[in-house]
Amino acid sequence: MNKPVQARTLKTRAKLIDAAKAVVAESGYEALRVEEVVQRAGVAKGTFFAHFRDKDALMDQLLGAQLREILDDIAAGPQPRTAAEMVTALAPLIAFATSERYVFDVVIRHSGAAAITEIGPIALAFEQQFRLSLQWVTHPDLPVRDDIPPELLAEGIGAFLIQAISLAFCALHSSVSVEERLEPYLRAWLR
Amino acid sequence: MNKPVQARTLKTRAKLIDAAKAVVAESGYEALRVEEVVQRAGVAKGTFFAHFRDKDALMDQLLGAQLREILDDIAAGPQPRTAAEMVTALAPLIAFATSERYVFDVVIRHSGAAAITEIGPIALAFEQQFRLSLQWVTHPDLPVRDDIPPELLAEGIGAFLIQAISLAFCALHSSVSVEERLEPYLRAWLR
DNA sequence: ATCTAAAATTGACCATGGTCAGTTTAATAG
DNA sequence: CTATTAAACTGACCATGGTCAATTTTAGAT
Repeated sequence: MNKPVQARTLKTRAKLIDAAKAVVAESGYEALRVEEVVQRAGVAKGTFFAHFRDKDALMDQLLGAQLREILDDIAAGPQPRTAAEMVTALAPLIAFATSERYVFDVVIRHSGAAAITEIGPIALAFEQQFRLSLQWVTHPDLPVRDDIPPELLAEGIGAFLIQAISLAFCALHSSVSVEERLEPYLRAWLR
Repeated sequence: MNKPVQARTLKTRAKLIDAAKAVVAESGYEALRVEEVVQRAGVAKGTFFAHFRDKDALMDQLLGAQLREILDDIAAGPQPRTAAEMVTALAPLIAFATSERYVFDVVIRHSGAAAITEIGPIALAFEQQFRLSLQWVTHPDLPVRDDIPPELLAEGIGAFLIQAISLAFCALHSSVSVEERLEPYLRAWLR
């Protein structure tokens, strides 16, 4: 039933991930080149693609892990009691998602799982974000409208978050910060 | 002040666009190859990139034109009087945006203008969609909440539209159609 | 220890988007 | 008509993601 995975495999995979993280730390996500990663990891190019379906799959791992960390931090923080506090709590997530245009593109591309059997880290992070929003919205300290199911409310928060972030990359709407844009959305949505 | 654009230029550009449209008609957007386009247009590869910054810029033109047509059609239709009617009116837009995963990706990537001086067709289509929503929302036949500015209401419609479409590509949420998902969002948002 | 099959790895090779120095064509001046 | 200059065009070349038949390594059986 289980696949017999060799220790060698895990080691190679770790070398690739470590090399990739080093490249990202030095030059950012967009500048990452597969060739650079495999050279640092000391493996052949083909090995990379034996471990990751494509370059995007590596990005899924890297970005998903980062998102997970950020969300864990947010979840460990206090329960927001207003829309404004919710925006403040989400600030680290917004900062990361807007740090590079490329990051946002990749995140969007992986936000939905392509298939049930292969839910990637980024898709999981979106689920985590949804659950966190759901938790916030059902907490008594945050007064919200009660005429719609909390699940819908939580999904809406996600929709406005994406909207606010994507407008950050738009020259037409760059006069206000993402946070300033998100807050009125959430206030109106949560009523 | 004006740039002296030669008739030859327009002709070459038209040949490229026509060739691209033919390829898309035959095989879809994702299958489009620059090499194929230039061969059909009878020009060299370099010429393509003298006319379009990159392949994405061509896609911006093609998809933007298509979106504009669809939005013009929708605008020519009747004023929706309920959230359900609004979803019905938006159906052609949804159908196009979900026709290919690649289409959605490109549209998202161009949804915001990268710079004030170069607002592409897709960004314009988003503006058009916003204005149409604004028109709908300020029409007396559609009863909506009046505690928030109509501009915010219109932007929210856009946010939920994107959310519903992006969930269409998500295996985790594929049990319901985009329209079925969008309607409760809009009902709740418009109150 | 040796054999064997499966897993892991390799690197030459391919596909495709994108670049640019050099060439051709068109517009304008004299 | 010819010279001059700027615009348009060309295609060889590059950059980079991705493939795959061949090779090496590992785990397990005898």
